Amino acid sequence: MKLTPNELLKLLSDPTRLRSLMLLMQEGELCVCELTHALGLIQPKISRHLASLRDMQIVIDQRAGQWIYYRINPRLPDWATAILDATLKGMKLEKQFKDDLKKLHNMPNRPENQICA
Amino acid sequence: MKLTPNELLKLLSDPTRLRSLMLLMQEGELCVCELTHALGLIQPKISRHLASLRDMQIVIDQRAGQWIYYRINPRLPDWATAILDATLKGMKLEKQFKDDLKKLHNMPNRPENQICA
DNA sequence: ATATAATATACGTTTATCCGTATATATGTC
DNA sequence: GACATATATACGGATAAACGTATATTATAT
Repeated sequence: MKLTPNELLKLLSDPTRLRSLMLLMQEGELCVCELTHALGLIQPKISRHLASLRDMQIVIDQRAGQWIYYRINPRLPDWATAILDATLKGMKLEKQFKDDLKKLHNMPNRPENQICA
Repeated sequence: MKLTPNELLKLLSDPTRLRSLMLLMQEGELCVCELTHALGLIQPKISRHLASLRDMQIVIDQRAGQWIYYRINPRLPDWATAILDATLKGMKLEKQFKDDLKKLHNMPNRPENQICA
């Protein structure tokens, strides 16, 4: 199962997937409800896009109780990581990305994510 | 007119645009008939996709007689150049990209492109 | 002026993608 | 077991992207 640049770029071309991935890049690990809150979108939409990212092994998931945490697959090919890094650099200039981050950090009742402890 | 990561990634998500851009990255400057030959696609398809890249200022064009040469816009933001560089690294591993390059170099009656001389 | 070659665009159709709603599954709580 | 919460998936409809064909435009050659 080999990832091609075209496949990765196609996944990055949708704004919901892009914003989700960039938050994961920035924050390391997030559950569906955190992404739903940060992006201000409905849950099935987030889940559907995360599923397509998971199917292509761009992200991996891990259950913790009732929550499912997603993060960037740490075993991506170098060129793919380089694309994601460069994309994050560009996204950091965007108002929407800054707003997404703010909304995430201001989220009430945020499930404390101590998985990696 | 500010380019966003989402806009660039959307343009990169189509295989025809991606292959064309990667050949331009590799070769510097190519006319429509060279791209048409290298990719093995019909001319209106190539022209249409180049037009969308030109509209977003990812590429710039320059007429030379009956030919119109395209190249990557040298004034792209740093993050965009970094995305393109990383993508090229990934594409160099793909058989199709190697084949595209071969077909380009084996093209008969290739218009000699001495614009930059 | 006509003919040929390179490129661009317009038009209608097909195809792919995305969406919201409804529902299913899994976990945790009482 | 009954209920609440988090997440996933199925389905049909809407939207957007890409397509092939036909045609227009621009340059070159005779």
